[in-house]
Amino acid sequence: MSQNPETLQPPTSSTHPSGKPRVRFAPSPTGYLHVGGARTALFNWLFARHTGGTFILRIEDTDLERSTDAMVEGILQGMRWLGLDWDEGPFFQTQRMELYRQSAERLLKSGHAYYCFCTKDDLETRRAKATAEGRPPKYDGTCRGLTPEEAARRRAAGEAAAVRFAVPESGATSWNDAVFDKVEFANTEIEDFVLLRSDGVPTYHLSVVTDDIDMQMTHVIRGADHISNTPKQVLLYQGLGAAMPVFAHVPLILGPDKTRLSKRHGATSVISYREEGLVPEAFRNFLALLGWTPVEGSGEILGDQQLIELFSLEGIARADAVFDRAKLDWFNTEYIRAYPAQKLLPMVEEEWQKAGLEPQRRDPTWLLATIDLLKPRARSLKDFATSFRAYFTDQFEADPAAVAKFLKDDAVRAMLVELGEQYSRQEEFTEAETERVLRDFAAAKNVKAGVLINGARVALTGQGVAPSLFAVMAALGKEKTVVRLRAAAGA
RNA sequence: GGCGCUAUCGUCUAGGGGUUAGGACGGAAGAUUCUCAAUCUUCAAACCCGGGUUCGAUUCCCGGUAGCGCUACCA
Repeated sequence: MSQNPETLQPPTSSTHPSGKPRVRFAPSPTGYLHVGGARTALFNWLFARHTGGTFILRIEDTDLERSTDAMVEGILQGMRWLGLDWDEGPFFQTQRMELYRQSAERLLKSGHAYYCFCTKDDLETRRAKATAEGRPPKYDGTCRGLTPEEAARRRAAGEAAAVRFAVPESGATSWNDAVFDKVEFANTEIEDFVLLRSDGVPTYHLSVVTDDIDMQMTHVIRGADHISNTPKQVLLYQGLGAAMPVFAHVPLILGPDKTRLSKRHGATSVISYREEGLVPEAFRNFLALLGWTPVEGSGEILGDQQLIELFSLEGIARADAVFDRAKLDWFNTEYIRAYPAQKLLPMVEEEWQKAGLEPQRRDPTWLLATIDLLKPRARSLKDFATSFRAYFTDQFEADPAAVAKFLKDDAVRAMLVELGEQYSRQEEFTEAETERVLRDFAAAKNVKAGVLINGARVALTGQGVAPSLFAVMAALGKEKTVVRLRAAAGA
């Protein structure tokens, strides 16, 4: 009682006997992998990869009602898309139930826990009463004073009992957080939380701590929403006589309205970003910089290797961060632009496949060159199957706005048809030649070359925005150029 | 309500007892005239408030305010 709380703190084990850290990502399959979870996973992964440690995936499915196999699959899918490969697991808590019961047993034996016979209804009415009377709604300790004999008798009589942790009635519980420094809670603020439900299923705190001990975690990197849970878990480490890991709580990700990111804010599932044509590495880069800054300033475009190299817990911020979609899109354009066509090709092909687009030319040299031509203007991988369609297939529709802007004039359309005829007689179809022909033609017709160029761009690509027209012609080739120019008559 | 955490441009952030408070995204303006979602140039934009400590606080301390988190036999 009179002891300094500090001395009650179990020793911290920031290194495994192997000398290498062990960290985990432990999602609950009650929903898809969301942005916040993904960032937590990313930080753990970066930390493990930076330190040469081990990254473990553990599925916390002890909420039998809400956990589903579909969500497990969804989470795994999200992890794979993000490229966050794990070294051990996935472990499922539902397959480790015996272990949790054993630690509950130990806690019971050592007097750190007791049986509680209060029913859910009892608790609810008492909680409601307490709240109404302005008292804190924590467990009132009804069963805490029961003698072991009494408890045993009632259990033998068939009464259902949960197991609760007996929180010290005085003192304080604290830990040194790697992000928030020292955090301390008065023990009187912590209620006697449930370890084992009356049906024998463990609750979160018991299973987490038991697993983290059993799996020899050295660092627990998780969302700051767990800060208030941590004293309970510290108490559990003490009760179990185990060394504590280093806790690192990461600030939360907020929506643009500064409330916790949720479905209300649109896409929160990681997988929806794949569907939107995001490059995984761009997404990682963006996520990594939400709440973390490299200690050595080094720009913001940080690929996986640089992220791994630079990552450290010291750079984690304490304030919550707002998810900024515009910046995410910027990262995406930067990555698409910087990637060699060779690297982009499989991703682009995936988009084609999803869009049911069958490219009409398949020779790799041409494909690669065309991707290189287009990628500086791409914002999303999706663009290759949408606004860039016309480069790869004849099945495309012109953007009405572009037509209205550049192709509405009958005279221009007639001239484009005529120009097409000229090109059809053209032997040499290079960028320089096609440009010379167009400019000569414009001069002969006494119109500005730009008018023809803009019109031709829409006729050829269906878009008002495209690379240099003559590069487009070269990519399309003479035949398609001529056909589409002739078709301008009916545009 | 209680407890905990946090507070620098709109957003992500750097910085730190004396600075023109830096960068990035986004925004605005201009250049380019072969379009722009490309490129280049330029601009606007912040230390939550009040006390205290100090020669001097955006920085350190205290209080307030605000936001967020937790407050389950959810995780």
